Order: sequence, then C-alpha cells, then structure tokens
Amino acid sequence: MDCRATHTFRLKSYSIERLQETVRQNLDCLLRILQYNRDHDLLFFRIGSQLVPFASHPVNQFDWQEYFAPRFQAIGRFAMEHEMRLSMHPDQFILINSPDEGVFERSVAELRYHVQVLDLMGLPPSAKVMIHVGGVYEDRQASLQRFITRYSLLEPAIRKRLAIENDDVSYPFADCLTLHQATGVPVVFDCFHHSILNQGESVAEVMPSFVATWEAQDGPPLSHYSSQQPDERTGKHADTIDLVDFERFLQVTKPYDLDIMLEVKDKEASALRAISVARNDERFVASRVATAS
DNA sequence: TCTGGTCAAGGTGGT
DNA sequence: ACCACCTTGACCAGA
Repeated sequence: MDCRATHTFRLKSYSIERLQETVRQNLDCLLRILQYNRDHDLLFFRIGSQLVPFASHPVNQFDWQEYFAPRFQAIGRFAMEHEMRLSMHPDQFILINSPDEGVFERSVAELRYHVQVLDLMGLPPSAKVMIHVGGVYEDRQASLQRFITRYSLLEPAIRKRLAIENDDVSYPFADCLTLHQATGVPVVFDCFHHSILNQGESVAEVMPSFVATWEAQDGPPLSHYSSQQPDERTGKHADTIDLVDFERFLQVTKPYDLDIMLEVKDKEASALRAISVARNDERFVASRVATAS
C-alpha cells in the first residue's frame, strides 16, 4: 500500500482546517486499504488510533463525527459488504484501572472516540476496541478489582465493543479470564505475549476457555499472532512473519474458528505470506466459500 | 531534498 | 533519577 490512514500533526499546528484535511486524507486512504485487502482476501483490519488526530483532546472542538459521517458510512458499508471485520487498539495511555481519576477520565474520552468511529461506520458489535488490563500500581489484586469497578462505570456503548488482551509484563491470560468472569468482557488472546507471560498453560490448553469468552454477537474469537525478533530483547516483535511458527499456531488452534491479526512491522508483506499458508487451512477455505456465496 | 530532534497522554523495567 | 520502550513512526524546523 502506498498510503497510511494515520497521518497526524503536532498539537502546535492544530487548526480546524488542518484537522479536516488530515482526516479526509486518512479516510480516503482507509477505504483504499480496505479495497486492497478485499483484493487479497485479507478480511480483518486494525484501524490506527490516529485516524482522527486529537479526537479526545480538549483542543478539539470540531464536530468531526457530523462532518465526516458520510465517509464513515461509506467505509462501513464497504466493510460489511465484503464481510470484513474491523478493530481498533487505543494506545498505552488508556488505563481504565489507574488509581488517578484524571487518567481514568481521559481514558474514557479516548475509548469513546474509538467506539464512535466504529459506530459511525455502522459496524456490528463484533468490531472491537481492545485494550490491556492496565498498570499494577504495586498491588495486583487491588488493580484487578479496580478494573472491575471501573468497567461497570463505562457507558453501554463502550462496553459493547470493549475487549481485553493479555500482555507480556503484568497481566497474563489467566488474569484476563478472571476479569471476563467478573465482567463478561471478551478476551483477545495474544500468543506471543502468552509465550512470555503465562501460568504454565500451553496454547492448546488455553484455547477452550479463551474461545468461551466470546458470545455470538461478539463475532469469532480474536487472536493476535507475532513472534520474537531474533537477537533482540525478549518481547520485541519480529519485523516479519515466521511462517514455520505461524503454521504451528494454525495447527494448535485447529479445532477453533478464529480471526487472526498479525502484529508485524512489514504489515501486508507478511499478511500476504500468511495468507499463502492459511489458504491450505480448511477454516480459511470455509470462510472464502461463505464470502463467495 | 535530507536529517535529526521531537512529539498529548502512563507505566514499567533496566541502568 | 533517568531513559527506552510500548502493536505501529510521522512531523517539522533547519540545513
């Protein structure tokens, strides 16, 4: 792809004109990306958080939702027409379990922005916004409990789309499962994070409880796939997909219908190689048949 | 046109 | 105490 849907600018440069121009550019590019993806059987895409720069910042008083509504709708229609699934992943500043109320409030505002994007596109609740559990704040149990309390304070529109993902430093899959049991929030399984931080369970052992966190309206369970960058610190994502390892992941998850997102630097280059492997997988063939019918 | 410093936001771990 | 890093690196001033 020769464009990115994540153009932004410095806060200093903020103006309504600049915002309009940048968002218009990003939305045009997003549609082109989805067209490319359709042409290459890539049916799952994560939209960058910078689609609307400073969307939840106090500087932004512009009604971008209203102004760009037709473009959002057109993108959503395209995605649904081609049975694509879209998702978003707010970045590391979004911490709904922070003891600091200000951090919580800013996080809610940012979540609201992400959810609005998917709502404006008219996408079903299976289009998810995923976050990590948050910080530990020197007390894991209290911080897990605070997540549960804060989750209950979120407006329904946000809860409808929210999902949580296991991380590689603080909260392994087992903690996410506990939070699911308390809140109903679906769990995104990141297999690379799991390989770094776990409680001794193999990927195969995790699968049944992971997929069970997804209700019918949430869509197929979401997973993230990546692998270790050789000769780098533990946790560093590889620049490109390791096809041998990826095939192993496909084998281990064989009995389950999943959507898989690749987290790699070279993006569609790896995605195309992954597709070439996944084409041999009966689950992939099934989804193609469904799309063609 | 190219390059290097810098960018809204928080938390963690390594030095 | 300070810094690099985080799923992804892009902007912008100055040369």
